[in-house]
Amino acid sequence: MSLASEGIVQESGTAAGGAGIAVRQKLRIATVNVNGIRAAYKRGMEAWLAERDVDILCLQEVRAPDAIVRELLGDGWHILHAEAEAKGRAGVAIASRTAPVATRDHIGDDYFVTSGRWVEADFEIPSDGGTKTLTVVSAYVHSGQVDSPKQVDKYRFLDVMGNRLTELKTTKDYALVVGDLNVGHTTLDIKNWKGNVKKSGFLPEERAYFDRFFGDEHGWRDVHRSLAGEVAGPYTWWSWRGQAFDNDAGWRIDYHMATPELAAVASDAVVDRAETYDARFSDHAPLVVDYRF
Amino acid sequence: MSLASEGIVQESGTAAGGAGIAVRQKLRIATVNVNGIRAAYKRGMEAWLAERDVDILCLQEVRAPDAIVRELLGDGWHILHAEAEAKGRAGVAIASRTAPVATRDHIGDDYFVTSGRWVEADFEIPSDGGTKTLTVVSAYVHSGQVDSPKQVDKYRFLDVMGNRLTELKTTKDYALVVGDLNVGHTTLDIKNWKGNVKKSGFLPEERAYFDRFFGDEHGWRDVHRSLAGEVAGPYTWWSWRGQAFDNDAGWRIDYHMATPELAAVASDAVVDRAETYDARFSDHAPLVVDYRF
DNA sequence: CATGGTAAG
DNA sequence: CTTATCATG
Repeated sequence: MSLASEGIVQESGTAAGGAGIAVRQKLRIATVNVNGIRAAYKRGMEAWLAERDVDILCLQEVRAPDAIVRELLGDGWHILHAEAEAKGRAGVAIASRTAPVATRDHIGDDYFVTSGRWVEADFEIPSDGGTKTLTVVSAYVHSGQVDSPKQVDKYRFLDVMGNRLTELKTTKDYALVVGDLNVGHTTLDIKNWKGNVKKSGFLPEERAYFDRFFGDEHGWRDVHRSLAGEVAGPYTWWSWRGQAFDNDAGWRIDYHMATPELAAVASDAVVDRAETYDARFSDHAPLVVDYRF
Repeated sequence: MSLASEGIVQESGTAAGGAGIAVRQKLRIATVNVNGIRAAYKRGMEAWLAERDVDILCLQEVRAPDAIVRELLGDGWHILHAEAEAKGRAGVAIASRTAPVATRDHIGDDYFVTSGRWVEADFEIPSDGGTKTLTVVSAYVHSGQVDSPKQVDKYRFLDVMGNRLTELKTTKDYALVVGDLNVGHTTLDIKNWKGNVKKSGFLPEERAYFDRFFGDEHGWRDVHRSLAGEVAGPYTWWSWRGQAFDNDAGWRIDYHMATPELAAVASDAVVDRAETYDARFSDHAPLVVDYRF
């Protein structure tokens, strides 16, 4: 079934909102690195989700078998879950209130097939009487470590991701890549950026990928930055260590990357920093954006 | 320094207790498998120890590096600690208020040298103007599993232990072997013994070792059983699973094994089943006995 | 400083 | 069902 047929919220263009005069429909898309969905549920993720009325939920670091993910999320979701081959590691998912019309569970030809770091789901969006395709990706880039094989894998993944970004942008009506990309793009994205210029996550070579992704070469849009403006933060990840969270000594490494046509209909980007919710259920905060078609 | 010179509790034989007329001294010896001393301290072991006024504390399954054991127990103890070679595994210790005059950290020639399952400490006991030697052993027998190499190791350990029991009994004035011996001797020692006759811990072949240890062949005494009488229990271990503790579905696998001369001065054997204390800090309960010289 | 898997109990 | 360690984040 398509989004159009399964009850996407219809908003009216006027106050009265007469029946059938639907003008725009809102699609709320959230991404969050849950750092183990079992731990996240123990810490109150369910309450957050119940309150937030999300249409498409993108998860990273699920770190649980598929059966457990389905049991925890409960009924009412179409769940696409790419587990990592290594048990308890990585794992990305897209849970949607309506069924995707197509799905893909990896990028690249071979190396990243079982890494649990990339899933794609295509949704049908009603448009002027017809439909358009929205591709949503839940991505989890390697965390990296300077002078280690992890860093080599990270660059290799970013290379393959760049290729896929080009394909998505040229073949899909709307495309959105969300997730934990494990790189801060600019000095606005890390509270203590000066102390991290030689650390994986803020290396010049890593940041250059994002210059290309968000620059003329690829032409994607950084939705959260566009809506938040050129200010420091808001961050999406804080170390568990010390008082990083209380001091807001964070990193913005979770993104909504949208093609321009999609970015144009984005609004209300919010980092759910768990002050309005009961608990901090992960070291990452959810990043929630509404798209109106 | 010997016990005699470091302030063992002197008890008087009469109500008045005139100075210098010390008749008997009490030595309180406790054994407990702590199942990780760090976890035990988090669960309230310190409160138990503070309340119990123990002179010699024998520990099994310490499962922590020596520095941590010393930090947790704090000042005022002489600590003898045999770590296992494998980190976080086994480990036995004897903590005493007075210093031992000699110590040994294993049994056998080679195989069990780094297993962290046997420590011996010799203490001097004043006796008729002179001194006698009390050897205290903290022992941790393998837990075993039928048809596995663990069971082979368990029998091998019990064999070597039997040899050492003979040596101790013939060479020491008083000898006491305490600890988690991981075998229930008789049907009184396991609540559900019928369901466990084929399980490691209550195998006929294992029980036969204890028939010999406590029979004419070795001639040791089961202090706790002697004082408790021929009744079911009291048990010293309960599985964490289910309601085993609440239902008192336990095993008596922790012992005070004493040479006859020592057993003759034993009194007040108590299993600290954690109803009188704040918390159950281990799956084993401490077994505390007073010896009066 | 947290996650889950693991071996061991 | 709990322990500590491990690799990973």
